[in-house]
Amino acid sequence: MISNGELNIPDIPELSGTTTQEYVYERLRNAIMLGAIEPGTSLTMRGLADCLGLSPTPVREAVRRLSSEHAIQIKDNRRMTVPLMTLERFEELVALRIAIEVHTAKRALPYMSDVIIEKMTEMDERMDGLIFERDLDQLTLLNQEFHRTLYTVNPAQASMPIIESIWLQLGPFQRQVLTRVTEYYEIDRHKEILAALMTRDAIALEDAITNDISDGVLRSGRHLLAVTDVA
Amino acid sequence: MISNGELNIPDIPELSGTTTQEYVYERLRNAIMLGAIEPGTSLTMRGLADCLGLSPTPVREAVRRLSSEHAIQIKDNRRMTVPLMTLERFEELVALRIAIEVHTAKRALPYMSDVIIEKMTEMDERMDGLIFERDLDQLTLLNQEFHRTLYTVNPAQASMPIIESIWLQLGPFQRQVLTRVTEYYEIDRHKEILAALMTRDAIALEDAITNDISDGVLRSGRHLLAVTDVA
DNA sequence: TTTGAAAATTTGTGATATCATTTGGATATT
DNA sequence: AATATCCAAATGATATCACAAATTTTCAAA
Repeated sequence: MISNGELNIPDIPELSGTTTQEYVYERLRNAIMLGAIEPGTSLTMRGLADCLGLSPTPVREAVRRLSSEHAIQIKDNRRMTVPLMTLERFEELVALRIAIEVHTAKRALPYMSDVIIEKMTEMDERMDGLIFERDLDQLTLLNQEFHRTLYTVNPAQASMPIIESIWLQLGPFQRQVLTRVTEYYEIDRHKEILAALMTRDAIALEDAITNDISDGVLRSGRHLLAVTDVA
Repeated sequence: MISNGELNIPDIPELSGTTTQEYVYERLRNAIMLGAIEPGTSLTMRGLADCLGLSPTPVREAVRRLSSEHAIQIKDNRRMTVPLMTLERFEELVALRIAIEVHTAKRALPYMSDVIIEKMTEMDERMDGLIFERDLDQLTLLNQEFHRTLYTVNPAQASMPIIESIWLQLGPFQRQVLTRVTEYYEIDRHKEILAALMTRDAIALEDAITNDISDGVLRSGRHLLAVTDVA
């Protein structure tokens, strides 16, 4: 009798010491980010609850949080979906990503240390390996980790949650791009970012971040959206 | 037996056709934004539910959403509060506000029309009246309406929810500033914003927005935080 | 008066029950 | 065959219930 029979939500390690609601939130968030829930699919509270083997209560709270972050769209009445991407929304989100991430990177620069640069360099090398193996899930997560490490060296920073929220909105679509476009990670802008960090060069950092985001998603995303109307 | 006996949450018109959860969300949000809930006060789910005459369920969902937006802080165990402001967090939030609002204003500029400018001019005049009457609540709301009108002329814009979230985080503290600082709205930067819009001058708009936010909160906020440690 | 431990109360969380609304399909009508 | 209508099943929303964890209160000992 379960309606969402074909729904496949990847399991994640159950974080001990937290609530069920938190676990559902993380798991759904992960599923959306990695594109495991096809945008446009109808979701129901009870369907999700059945699918996860839980009561509707914690599911409802998690879904509400995700809809607050625009990761799930609650239609006029009843039904919910992961929102489809449009060309206009895509352009806005990417431009916003650039604006906020450049701003945050610049504010992080004074707190940058050689230890952190070393850590980020290691991540970049690990990513080269993942590109070779074409492990898209791990690549996405490590790419985020790379950026997150940079932005959070500023201990008072307040923009990380906002950046995460934009990543989440771009996530499902970006995943569709990744699976369709092969030459995606050809140009490695992370090396440019690292170089700018080493020389503590704010202007170069701004360019590197902008290029990283533009080359990474923007071009391929535009192309995909130009061909298929919505994706 | 009600614990939060002294809690005073201003009523708002009950939006018909929506859920109880949505009503609680809007009402708590409004209370936080207008500083009706003193930052640092302990809140409980059941206390709020009793206070509003509702069951804990819809209150829980509303509070969860607000905590997702960092308007309510859920402590390690049990208790919740509206977070206190620190100088560092304040500087970060204001800088972020400037970055995002300047970005959004620039993206709105191509969609600007004389009709909208006329509407914003009217708002500005109404604000002059409110300054004279010292009606801080209405002034805050109308000031937000003024900015919101500007940013949302871009129909595809994706940053408004983020801006609202930052306003919400600054709201309780800004209210404390307003009640302590008298000469607050002395310099009217809105006229500058309107002038920049009329001439479609992106550079002037950037300056005007930056000055509006800086003069508005930044200076007074810094002063208050420099005197009292936390507020 | 201060301190500390145990009991009593309060609280957060999640499951269940209930009710109005909506959906989806079966049947009837054109 | 296409369309309209009605009814059963499913769904969302909220209140209530149950339980464990944590807090507060009580009260005796120092």
